[in-house]
Amino acid sequence: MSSPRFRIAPSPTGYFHVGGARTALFNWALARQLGGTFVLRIEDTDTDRNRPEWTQGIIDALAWIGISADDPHFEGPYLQSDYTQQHVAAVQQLVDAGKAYYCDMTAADIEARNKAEGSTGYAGWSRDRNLGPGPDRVVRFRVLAGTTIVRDQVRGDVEFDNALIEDFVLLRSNGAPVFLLANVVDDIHMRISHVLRAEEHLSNTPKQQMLWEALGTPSPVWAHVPLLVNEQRKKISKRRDKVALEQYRAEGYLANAMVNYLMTLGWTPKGPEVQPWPQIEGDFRLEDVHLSPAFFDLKKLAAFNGDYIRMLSAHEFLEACRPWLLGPDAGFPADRFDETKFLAMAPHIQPRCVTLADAPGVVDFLFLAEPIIDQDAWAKVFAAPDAVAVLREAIVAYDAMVEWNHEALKSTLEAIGATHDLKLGKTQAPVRAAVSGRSVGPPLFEALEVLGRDETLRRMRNAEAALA
RNA sequence: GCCCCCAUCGUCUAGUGGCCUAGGACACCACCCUUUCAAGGUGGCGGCACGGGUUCGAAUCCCGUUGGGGGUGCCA
Repeated sequence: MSSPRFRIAPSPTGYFHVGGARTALFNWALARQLGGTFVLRIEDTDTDRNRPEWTQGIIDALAWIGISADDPHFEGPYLQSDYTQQHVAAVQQLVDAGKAYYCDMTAADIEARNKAEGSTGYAGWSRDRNLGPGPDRVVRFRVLAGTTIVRDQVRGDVEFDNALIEDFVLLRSNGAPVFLLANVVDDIHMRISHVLRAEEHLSNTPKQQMLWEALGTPSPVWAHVPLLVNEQRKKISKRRDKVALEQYRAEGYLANAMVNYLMTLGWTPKGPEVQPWPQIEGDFRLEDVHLSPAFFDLKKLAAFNGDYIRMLSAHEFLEACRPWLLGPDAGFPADRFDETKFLAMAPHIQPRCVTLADAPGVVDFLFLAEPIIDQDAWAKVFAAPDAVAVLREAIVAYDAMVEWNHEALKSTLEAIGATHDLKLGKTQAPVRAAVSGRSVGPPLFEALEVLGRDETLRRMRNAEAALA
């Protein structure tokens, strides 16, 4: 038996959808695990909506989540529009075999006839009229009586009564094949063995299965995975929801976190849900895929992201954050950024970030020429009875310190606090406000060590002067 | 309307007839730790939609109801 061939068939009509990413990941895991192939086919036949530039966007998005076009399991991308001849030929084959026929009824004709007969839908009215090709004529598939059983690897056998499926259009009156047909013909030509896609396609699967059979090929293994839904329990869509993978990337989500989270939607890893991809790839089984829709929960995604950020080494964290650190929204000039200082602070920054975009804001005061004063925090801190006195004494003591390191900075301030009967929590507040302009931030003494004696004292003296 | 799918804490889920007084994770709350804020630790809150069966025994099997979703195009 030849190796399995999977595929995803996105249309280039916008940014790559997280739901599409999840489906791609499921296919990818199986293709790699089983030594099979993952085919990317761009379904670009809707000329009104598709835009060529989105194709590269899809490839980039896939690469981001680890589905690399350089991997030997990857094949494509193919463009559906390159195969129009084959689609048309397949339709002709069906017409020649009497499995499809021409019909000249327009939507208005159909509506009128239904109105007259009190019926709905299209009841195969042109089946036996033996119409040939001609302007404004479509080709419809002749749906045979009986039942069609879709053997789905996730849902089991699903039975459809053919009588309820009307003779659907294969070729539009303008000569263009419809999605259903093109999709099947391409799958056949690309020797796809497993069609794993979202559940929204389940209802149309009997039509596709009939097409596979009519075209003389046994249908593939079907597998319909549950939909991703929003808080309203409707499938997430571009219109209503934040679905662009690229957007999450731009907001500072880690690819590994996104991948891991996506894999928990519709499937459960063995053991802890935070799992490295190789483990997931090895454990993933179609039989274990769930049946009910999953809510795409931003809060849970954020939790995964925080976990993955904390797992990064300092250097990895720096590299991951670089675009935000040196970008226009960093909050400080790029030329004032100092890698060494950032690296030293990294272990203290990581647990304070949900996304990579949070990083600059945690340490911006280290790279700013002057701290930005949060007036409310400042007022509150220096309203405390001994705050100003502590600041003054700290300036003197810090100026006299021999070794400038966080242990010494801490014990020195602790000693000052003791003379005022203050705990360290209270004692550090004025120093933090003076140096960072805020009342919250990363551990103070570590930050002061990194900031350096001169700059620390300069800021403390400035604050003292401002308070005078 | 018709067809199809689905149904365990707010959410993601474990659970495949007795191990379930239903387990975990996120969120939330409390406490601990503590140098602020986080992170971390401990604990708490909270669920088998409903009604019938089947069975010695049902979250687990069957039927129905209800609820939710998807499909039903000369969109993909």
